[in-house]
Amino acid sequence: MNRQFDQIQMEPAYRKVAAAIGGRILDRTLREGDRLPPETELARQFGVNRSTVREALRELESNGLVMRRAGSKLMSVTRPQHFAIAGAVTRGLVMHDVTFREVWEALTLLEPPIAESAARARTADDLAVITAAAERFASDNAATEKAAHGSAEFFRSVGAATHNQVLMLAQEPLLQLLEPSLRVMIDDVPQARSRIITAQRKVSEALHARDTDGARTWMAKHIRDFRKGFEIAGIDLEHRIRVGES
Amino acid sequence: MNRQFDQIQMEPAYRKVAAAIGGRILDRTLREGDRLPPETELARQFGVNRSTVREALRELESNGLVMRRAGSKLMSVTRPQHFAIAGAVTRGLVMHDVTFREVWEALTLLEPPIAESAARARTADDLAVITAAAERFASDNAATEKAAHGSAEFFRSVGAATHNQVLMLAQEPLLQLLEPSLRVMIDDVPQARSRIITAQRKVSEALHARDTDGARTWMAKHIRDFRKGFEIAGIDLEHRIRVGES
DNA sequence: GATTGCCGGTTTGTCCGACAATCATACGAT
DNA sequence: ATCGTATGATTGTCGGACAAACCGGCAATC
Repeated sequence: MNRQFDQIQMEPAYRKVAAAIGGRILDRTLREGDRLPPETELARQFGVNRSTVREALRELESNGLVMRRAGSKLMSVTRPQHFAIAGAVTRGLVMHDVTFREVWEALTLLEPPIAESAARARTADDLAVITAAAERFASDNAATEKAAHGSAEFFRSVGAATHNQVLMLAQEPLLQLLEPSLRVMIDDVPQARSRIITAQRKVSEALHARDTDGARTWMAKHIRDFRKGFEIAGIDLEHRIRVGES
Repeated sequence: MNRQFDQIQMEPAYRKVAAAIGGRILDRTLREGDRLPPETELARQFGVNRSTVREALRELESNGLVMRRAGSKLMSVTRPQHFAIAGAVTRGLVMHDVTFREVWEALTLLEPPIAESAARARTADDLAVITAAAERFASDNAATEKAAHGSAEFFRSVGAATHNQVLMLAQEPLLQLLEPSLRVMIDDVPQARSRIITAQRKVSEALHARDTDGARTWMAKHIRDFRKGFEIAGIDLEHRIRVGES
């Protein structure tokens, strides 16, 4: 007799409306690209005020289920973009005081198998994208800003080669969290760039040769290098990651 | 001269307000548990109408950055709950027509290293939770509903033992997507339960002994078993996962 | 023929004012 | 000390309003 009654909770109308529309999107009654009726019409159909509909739309919008296509007024149904979803995850992790160590450890676990899987599933097109990303990093000696981004892009291109959306999406928040610390590291550790270039080349070659073992081990080495770089740069691994306003 | 001008984009006021409040939360000016001022006060401070503030609040709310504590009117700042964040990811993946195969493959890559890491990092408390989850699954021969949930709970408890929030959060969407198919599988494959029980026990024992290899390999076996189960149950691995309205 | 200017109808973004229901709190009665 | 009540604050929802932006079509112009 711990608790006799369940807590009774009222759901405000705006959430019911959001759930109703969201449900239709999830079950594909509303398909991607379909345009939602105007707000006044929705208000009429649901029998609520337009303000209520608008609150519901904001909820759907920030869930990425609907968005306004550029230069159009009507909301249209969209599949949430990977980047946006991962952004929410990233925010969540930041709020939970995630540390560099946790991110690095997750990369250690996740990236080598991803590389291995990519070695199996990659197509010629994937390979082109991957090598292009590696070459861009190698040739672009410009701002560290760009270098950090370029490194993350390499991981993304490898992830894409797995043709597995779940993996790509699992990987994305890690990359978003990695980038800021990478900026500091690349700046403070002179040999970082060349080591990254080497690792990227080795991984690319392994993927080219469909060498699963090579891809996995070089990727593992690549990630281990990051840690060394962090230590050399004097970045405290237990430090909480902050976000630098994007 | 591909494009001379960047697209100029207007940001509506409700999004600016949301960004302003959200920024304060992310940079910890507003801490968890802090209560937001009432809507009228926010409207006054930002110089906008209360309706506009409300739309902004809906956005923050569905991002999990603020919520109303039970039986309170004022919004308070919260860290997004893992389950909620993962829910958004799950929705996103469903919208992207993710297949059973992709989920299973991701589990294959992710779970064994998680088990290995758990074998290293687990505390006595973690172990208690894990074995409790395993025992609950073994003794609870009730509805398949519960069994599927119990299996997912086992993975969660192992994930928690890594003490790595990034891993837990990466794992969560997989479990949410796994559950529905697990329900079907456990129903249709008679030997599924006993095989799951065995695998859970073996993994638990390995974690107990801090046997990293054992934990990894048994977890890998556990996941491979799922695939066999799916095949026996005649579940098409390439089938898109749908969500059964929660 | 293609571009430009203009027009009316829609739709959104934002505002204002309003009210019932709920919550917080203090105060007084038992 | 517990309970009921009054009072004020706050939210959820409503109705109505208006400017700005978008859409489609049509006429005028080069």
